[in-house]
Amino acid sequence: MRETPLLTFYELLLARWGSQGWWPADTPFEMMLGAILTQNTAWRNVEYALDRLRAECTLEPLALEALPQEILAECIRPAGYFNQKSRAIKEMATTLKARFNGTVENLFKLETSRLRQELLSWRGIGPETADSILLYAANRPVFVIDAYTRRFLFRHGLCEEKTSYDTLSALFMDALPSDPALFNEYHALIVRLGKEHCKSIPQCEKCPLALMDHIS
DNA sequence: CACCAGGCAAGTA
DNA sequence: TACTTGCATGGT
Repeated sequence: MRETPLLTFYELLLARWGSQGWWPADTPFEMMLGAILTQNTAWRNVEYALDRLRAECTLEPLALEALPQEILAECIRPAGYFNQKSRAIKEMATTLKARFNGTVENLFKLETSRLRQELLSWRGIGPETADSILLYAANRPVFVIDAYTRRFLFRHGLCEEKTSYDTLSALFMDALPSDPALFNEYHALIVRLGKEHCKSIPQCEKCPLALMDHIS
């Protein structure tokens, strides 16, 4: 493991706020739905969408496969981009039915890098959504990079503004023990830190200095 | 009123 | 490969 402050930052964050209880979902499939719905969208709106969808049908692959996309789109409207997201969800359900006997369990029999490739081949699933699913639904040791994480690294001088996704992911993976539970908490803690202390790049009124200055 | 929120795909050069 | 644009709602 390389020498970086990343492990120390994690220990400080965990000591300050404790376990964040991510991901907020009852099943792996529901987690996958949330991962698509929350793309560039506030989590509150995802909760509205999931509640409306739950009122329409059970949150299982075969139930959604059988639900007309127009109905699905109407249910998830509060989460925004509802045409694109309903298409992504429908295709996910169709693929699970056609190639994985309709269960996430069979999908998750794939080895991690194979599973990542598989998810990335699905419409509407890019690097962050794929890695979120790998970590929070399949419990694989993969670090998720999102807008908060980029901000966190940049403000601590650990990356440039345009450093690639895979480079940032490797930064964490090389600096930390390969532990899904640790990656899970760390990412959730970074999001909490970002939500509570900073809103914009590269600086904001609330946190003119590095993010960690607020809790160290 | 403008801006943002746990991104992605498709088009262009 | 590297940029740009469209997608869409609800909160502040």
